[in-house]
Amino acid sequence: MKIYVDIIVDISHSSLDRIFQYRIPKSLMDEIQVGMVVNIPFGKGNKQIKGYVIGLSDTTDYDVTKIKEVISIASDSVSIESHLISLAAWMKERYGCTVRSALKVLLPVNRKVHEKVNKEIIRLVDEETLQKAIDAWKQKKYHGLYRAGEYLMHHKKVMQDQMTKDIKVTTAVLKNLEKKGIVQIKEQGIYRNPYGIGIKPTDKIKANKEQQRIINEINNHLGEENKIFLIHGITGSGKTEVYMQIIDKVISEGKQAIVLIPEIALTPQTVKRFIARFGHRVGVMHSKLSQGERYDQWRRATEGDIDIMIGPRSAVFTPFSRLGIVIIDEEHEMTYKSETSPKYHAREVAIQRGEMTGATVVLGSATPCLESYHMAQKGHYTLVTLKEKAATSHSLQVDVVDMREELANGNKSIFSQALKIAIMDKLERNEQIILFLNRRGYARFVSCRQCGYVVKCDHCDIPYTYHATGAQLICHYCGKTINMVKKCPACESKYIKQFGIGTQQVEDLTKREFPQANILRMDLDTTTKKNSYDTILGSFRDGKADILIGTQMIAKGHDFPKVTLVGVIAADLSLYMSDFRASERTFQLLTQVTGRAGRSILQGRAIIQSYTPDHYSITCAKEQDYEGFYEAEIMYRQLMGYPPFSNLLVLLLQSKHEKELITRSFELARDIGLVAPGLGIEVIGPSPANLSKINHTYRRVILLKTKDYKTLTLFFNKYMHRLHVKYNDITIQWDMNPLISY
DNA sequence: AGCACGCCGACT
DNA sequence: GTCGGCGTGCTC
Repeated sequence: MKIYVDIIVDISHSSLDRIFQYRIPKSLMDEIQVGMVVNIPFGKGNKQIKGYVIGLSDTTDYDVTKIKEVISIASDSVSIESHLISLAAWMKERYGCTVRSALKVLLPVNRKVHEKVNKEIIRLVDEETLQKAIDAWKQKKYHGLYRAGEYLMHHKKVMQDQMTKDIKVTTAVLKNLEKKGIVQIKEQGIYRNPYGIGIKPTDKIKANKEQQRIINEINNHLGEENKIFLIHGITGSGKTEVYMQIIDKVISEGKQAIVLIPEIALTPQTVKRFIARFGHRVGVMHSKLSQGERYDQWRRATEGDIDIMIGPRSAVFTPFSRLGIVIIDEEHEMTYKSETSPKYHAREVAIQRGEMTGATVVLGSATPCLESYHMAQKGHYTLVTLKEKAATSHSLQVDVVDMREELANGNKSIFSQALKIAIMDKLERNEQIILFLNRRGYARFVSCRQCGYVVKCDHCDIPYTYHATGAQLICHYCGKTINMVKKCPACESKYIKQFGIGTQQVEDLTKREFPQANILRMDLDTTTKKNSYDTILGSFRDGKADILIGTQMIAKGHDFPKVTLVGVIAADLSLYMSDFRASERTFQLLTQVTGRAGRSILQGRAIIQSYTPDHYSITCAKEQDYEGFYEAEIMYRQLMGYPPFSNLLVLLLQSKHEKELITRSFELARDIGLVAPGLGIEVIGPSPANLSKINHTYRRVILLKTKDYKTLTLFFNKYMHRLHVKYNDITIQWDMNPLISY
């Protein structure tokens, strides 16, 4: 029986930013719900204030005699805050986080701290009058008033927090001054708006037929319940224009729009285009904004000063009270899933907000995430397709080079003959080249250079991961371990080894092979410094280098009009990471990176080097055939029971003590195994994590797999919660449907 | 934040 | 004694 409510009080102060519990009166027992706003007595004077219900419980740790009762439900105020708090409650259920951590993301700005900052002290009296008062206070030894008076002699106007900090007076003193009529305490509301300056406004572009068809279709269904669209539009088909014209309609109906983009730094053009079109009605969220700037954006949104918010995943929480649409551009991007707790996915949150508010959700991508496309195939989302290129960009010729043949022909270099010749050719013509190597992830796979065979676990169809310690091959899905093979199990060649080439090595080899070329490298190692990202991109675009070598960082966003050749050094690198999404990632990456060569008025060319040129990720990328890729991949997923045909919950166990961790993780897996199968949950593992040891901390994972997501959350909320109490020197983290492998 | 409590010095 | 100022601690 839930007889207590967990409440966050509506008082703006950080020291009150925690849970208070109240008793539920019998009369409200059936009515009270999470997300509601209630009236409660608070403090010594039992002052009646508002509180947000964030949870219900049957027990309390607090002194029962001191718990007060809820007065009533403040039903009239269905505020945006109450909506966001129900959203936080939903996140708790869905991701197994605490409501408090969800609220922290929802209200990222400590609104409490900032409201205090916004109070301004203004002196009302002249210096002569003040001096007289000061003399009197000095005589009476009123230290606080005296200090404040002296301070105000040379400060006509000052922010409250500044003043209290400077002379160590409490607000009681300031209030006293206000009562005496010496100062006025004024709420301040200055917005720091760092955007929209110096950008020329642009008009609507006339949409082409195909764009217009989609705009009409979506506009006709705006406001319908649970309406989710998936726009599958190839690169350059003008998705942004479609978004903007839909937003036009949304705004004309008095509603508001959220536009999510993977990362501001990668898509500055998109942001600029929105500002140019919608001007000061656009707010921009940005990870590099200061706390204050972030707060201003947040407040502009609550107060209805803006109609559109554009930003990364956290912008999905924009507190619009008349939300009409959420658009997620490049919806397949991994950045939409938070890597820290709460590990929410912005797409899922957007859909949930849509359900709660009736807002339409529009997903857009050239290479939709498999789960999304599957939802569209099943009719849960409405699929619309953009196949025409809007701009005047030329076609792209993609070739695949079989690196096994290169080896057979005696070429042991990382460059195939075809790529070498193409690079030489472009260098002579003074055109630019991008060389791409996806070096992401730490694990390496083991492959035969003669026949292309990749050593995989026979239980999971996942490539083994090479562990240097002890030269072992370990499957990160089930934990099976074998010794490193000495020769290829398929063709008995001794040219079998772990692959682990990085961009740095590519840079060295390129310099050696093409000494005349100017080379830039862009990856995590070269972009740690502030602005180095823009510097590298800028100088490459200005033609200060011939070749840009990089990781997936260079695959997205930017246009390089002079690039006519893209070389993919080893397409297989991302194909055989220990992750069932490897094929999808590879296809997406190849599509994106080869697309960089298709933005020029000159004929573009891409060369993909691969040891497995017949893999559908590579052949479909060559043909630029998403549907073909989808058909092949979805069959594989179904066969193996991977998402979208199942849901996964990863339990990550970490400890400094390896032995303890191993015994405990087996124990835990066994315990779960006693209950889970009865609910249709499969338990896999424990096995060493992909990163099995970081900073002296050992990591193991247990995987729970089930068809129905609800079973997973139900099980989780009932059973898993008690976990951290159980083992004290082991921390347990979990991730619902992770996008990364642990 | 905002309230009560209690200590401190000044003043009737 | 009493009164105002003001630092401190607490709020289910």
